[in-house]
Amino acid sequence: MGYNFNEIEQKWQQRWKENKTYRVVENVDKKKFYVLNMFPYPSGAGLHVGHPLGYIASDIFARYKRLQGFNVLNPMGYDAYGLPAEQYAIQTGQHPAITTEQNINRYREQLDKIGFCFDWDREIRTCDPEYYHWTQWAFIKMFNHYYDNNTKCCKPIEELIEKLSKEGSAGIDAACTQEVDITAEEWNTMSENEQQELLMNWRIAFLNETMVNWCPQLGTVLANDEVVDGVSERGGFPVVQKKMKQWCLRVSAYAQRLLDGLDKINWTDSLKETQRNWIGRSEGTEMQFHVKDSDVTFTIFTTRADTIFGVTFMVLAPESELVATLTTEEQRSAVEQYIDRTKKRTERERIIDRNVSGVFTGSYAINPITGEEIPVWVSDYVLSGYGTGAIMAVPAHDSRDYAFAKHFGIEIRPLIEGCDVTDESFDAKEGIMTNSPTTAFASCKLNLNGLTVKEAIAATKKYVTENGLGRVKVNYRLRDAIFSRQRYWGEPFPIYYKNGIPYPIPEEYLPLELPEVEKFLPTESGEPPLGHAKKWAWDTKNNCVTEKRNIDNTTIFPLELNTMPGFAGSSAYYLRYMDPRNHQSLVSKEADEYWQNVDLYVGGTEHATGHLIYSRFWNMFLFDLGVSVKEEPFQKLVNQGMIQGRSNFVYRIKDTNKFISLNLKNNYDVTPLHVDVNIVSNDILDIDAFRAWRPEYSDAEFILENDKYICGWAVEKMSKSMFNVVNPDTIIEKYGADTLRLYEMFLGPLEQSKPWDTNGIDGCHRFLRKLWNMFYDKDDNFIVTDEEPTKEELKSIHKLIKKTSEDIPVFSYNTTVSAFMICTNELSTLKCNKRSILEQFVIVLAPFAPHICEELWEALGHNTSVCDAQWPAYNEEYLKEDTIKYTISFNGKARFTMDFAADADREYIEKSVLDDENSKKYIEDKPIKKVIIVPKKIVNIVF
RNA sequence: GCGCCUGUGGCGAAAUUGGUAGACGCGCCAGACUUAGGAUCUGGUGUUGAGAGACGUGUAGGUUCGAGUCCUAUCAGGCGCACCA
Repeated sequence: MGYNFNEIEQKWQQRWKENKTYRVVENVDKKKFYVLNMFPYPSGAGLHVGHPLGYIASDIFARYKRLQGFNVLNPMGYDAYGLPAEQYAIQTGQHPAITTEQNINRYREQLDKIGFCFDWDREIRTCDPEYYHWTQWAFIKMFNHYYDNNTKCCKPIEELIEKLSKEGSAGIDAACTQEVDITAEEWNTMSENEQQELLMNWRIAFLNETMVNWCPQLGTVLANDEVVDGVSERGGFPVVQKKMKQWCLRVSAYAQRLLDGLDKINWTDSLKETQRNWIGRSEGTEMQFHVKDSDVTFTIFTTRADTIFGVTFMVLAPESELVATLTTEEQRSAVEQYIDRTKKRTERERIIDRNVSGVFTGSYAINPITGEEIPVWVSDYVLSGYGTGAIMAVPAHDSRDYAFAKHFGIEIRPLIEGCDVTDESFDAKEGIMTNSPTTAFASCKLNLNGLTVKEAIAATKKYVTENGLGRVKVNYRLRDAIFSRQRYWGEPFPIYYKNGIPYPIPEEYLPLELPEVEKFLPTESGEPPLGHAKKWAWDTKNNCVTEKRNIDNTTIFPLELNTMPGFAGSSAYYLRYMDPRNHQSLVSKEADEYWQNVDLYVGGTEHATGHLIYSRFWNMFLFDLGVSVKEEPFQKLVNQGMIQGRSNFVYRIKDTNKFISLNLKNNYDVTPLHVDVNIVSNDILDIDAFRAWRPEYSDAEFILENDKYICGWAVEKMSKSMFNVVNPDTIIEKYGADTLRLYEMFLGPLEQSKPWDTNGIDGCHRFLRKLWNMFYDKDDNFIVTDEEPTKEELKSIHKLIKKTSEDIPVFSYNTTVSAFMICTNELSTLKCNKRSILEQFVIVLAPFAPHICEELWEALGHNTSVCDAQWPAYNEEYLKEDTIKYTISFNGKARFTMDFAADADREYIEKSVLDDENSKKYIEDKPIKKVIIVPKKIVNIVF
């Protein structure tokens, strides 16, 4: 009979479920530990072998922490809103809720088979009204707050209203869409509508007319991180720029805090770097330029204020509002033509076509320092969304400006000693400044000659600030998140419109549930799918949803038709897990104070600039409100690598139905064909299964080598079309979940991407069988005895305890698995069947292979779960060696070894080595310079 | 272009503050046991050489008694950002 993994695993999964072994409750007497996985989007394809990698890793950690006496929260749920379910609904009419439910059930079934210690009582789904209640609630809070730059904290919008009514915009330093300058009087005389529109300028969740990434095929806008290379991340459809009124979240207000927070958390440097890149802080100077013969001024942003004397033209972004004001009559048609052309191009075309283009506006700006007249151009190499949408161009020291100047024949004026700008610009921020126009312009009192670039920047900044020409400014690349999606399957906005002005529905009437619709497509008039909903109006009198035909715009108003994007539901889910069934609040104060934040977060790098920015922002906002006690939600983050597919090939001889084995194929003209990896084992094809795989292969013939058909292989993405998708269920059936868990960890370092390759799985399975055989003999007799363990046995087990205790905390799981194998080999060589040894082995193995450990734990006579055991401590005494092998080296070259007693002192060792016959051979009569003794390792004699 | 990471046997990979490579597993070779099997067990396995030995961590230098590990340059692969002023 032996190790019957199927029976054992079913038995224990059943018991865990019945006994709620993994239920966790807050307990202030116990230290907490919060482990979290990025929750999955339940796709129709089910799990493949790559998905559980991170779950297994975190499961091991959670179990380890539990054995150490921590109260471990390890929840799981589903990111259930998303495009695939909706696309499927559009095609088939099947309600996304139904397909989502089916997919979730399938996921759950697969997850259960792997034996995770999730507390399923805390399961959440983002599409559950109980859950999105709090997504909507947070949105309303964002709508009702603004970000105060002075206190670096969000404040209720009422405080802003009060300031505006008392002192106007003068006393306000707040994150905003546009700088506004109004007096209290002006504010107070504004109509309600005007005031509401103006407040959008500061709200953290606000409505704004912006250029968005519009994807016509998906019929929705997308966030910047959902667009890759100018096409949609999902589906790969083209994306165009379009101006639309959209809900946005003022993420940019938190840019500096998002940047600073990175220093406080334990993430990999590369991930932090990616986020720093995405936030894109850049320190520079804003300068005002007057337009010649006009009272118009405009502002530019530069990081190279020192190059002010090298400005030979200005450039405006085509989308800039200044273009219209600065364009002269003569240039109007040319400019309009140019802008028209730019508008028509998609983001992708703009990326691909980097030819220099632009047009002169006809206007001149005045250099604020020299008084020089500078032509103002329009070009699409300047972006409207960054800085002020206008630049001062310094062709000598910026490659883009250089290309533009060369193309249009504009002067290039070098400012750094010895730089050569005949073929390219000198972009480096180094060198000594020269060519400051000390005499040419009478008004100029700034002289940068002789300064380094760094000094020159500082000097110019100082000059500009002191003379009121501009100010020092920090810019961020991070843009506000566009928060509207023209889709059905997402959280509805708790917003209704009165006179075209949005108002939140009162918090106590949340959640605003997603209505039923007939069709999931946009309406004929181009409204989002919610336009089809009959019952989609807000009754302000009775505070309830009512039919659209009742809209009277006095007490009953239309509701928002857009829904929230995917990241809405995933931005605060970790808080909800702390207290998932709370009807009064997102999370109770007690639960939040107990669990604090996530101690270990495991997930893929693909969320580096999306989810991980948004949820940090979201959490900081909730922190400001006092809802979350920690500013950073995820203390430690581990990125598991991707598991790639390992495809197998068969080689068909052209125009035949004959297949030739890998190493014989060179003499034939063959076509490699993907073959389902599930009918290949160790690259050997199961010929019968192949014949049965597809009808056209039923009479296939084979040319074998050594009576086997050997397949070729390649590492590719795991996908259905390459027939390399491996379902964990298949592996579990054949080897058991414990083997799968061990093998996934044994595959290599957790963070590294690696191909799935079952060639080594037998080794892991064999290890478990060897372990089993230490407990049971061939006839299934339990052979464990109560004898006292020997010194060697103790040493072996304590070595293992030490290794696991040190390696698990640093996620060095692959070496931990090796340590298990080594220890098993040692113990079985020693024929060890001592209870006290095996008991400790079972405990330290339990996080990796929980099922077999439960079974063996029970066999050892325990009637509690191995989860409630105590992680053993190792004793250094047992690890001590009696004798220690020293390597004897001469001038660094190792020659031979000598054994010494463990407590031998340096003097004795040195003397013994020098007196040794072998040593004398190498030393001969050479004078010895010194003898280096590395404790327990090396004696090196230098001469 | 900028930033980050990685290069070690036939393969996946180990290797404390620099301490004298290749743990563990796969594969391969040999042997044992077998009512032949893709089972189990034992031993071997970096390259080269009969051998002592020599050579070996992408390449070339450097620091050191000693370098996979540190420094400089360079090549290759991967990831992120990318007209960000």
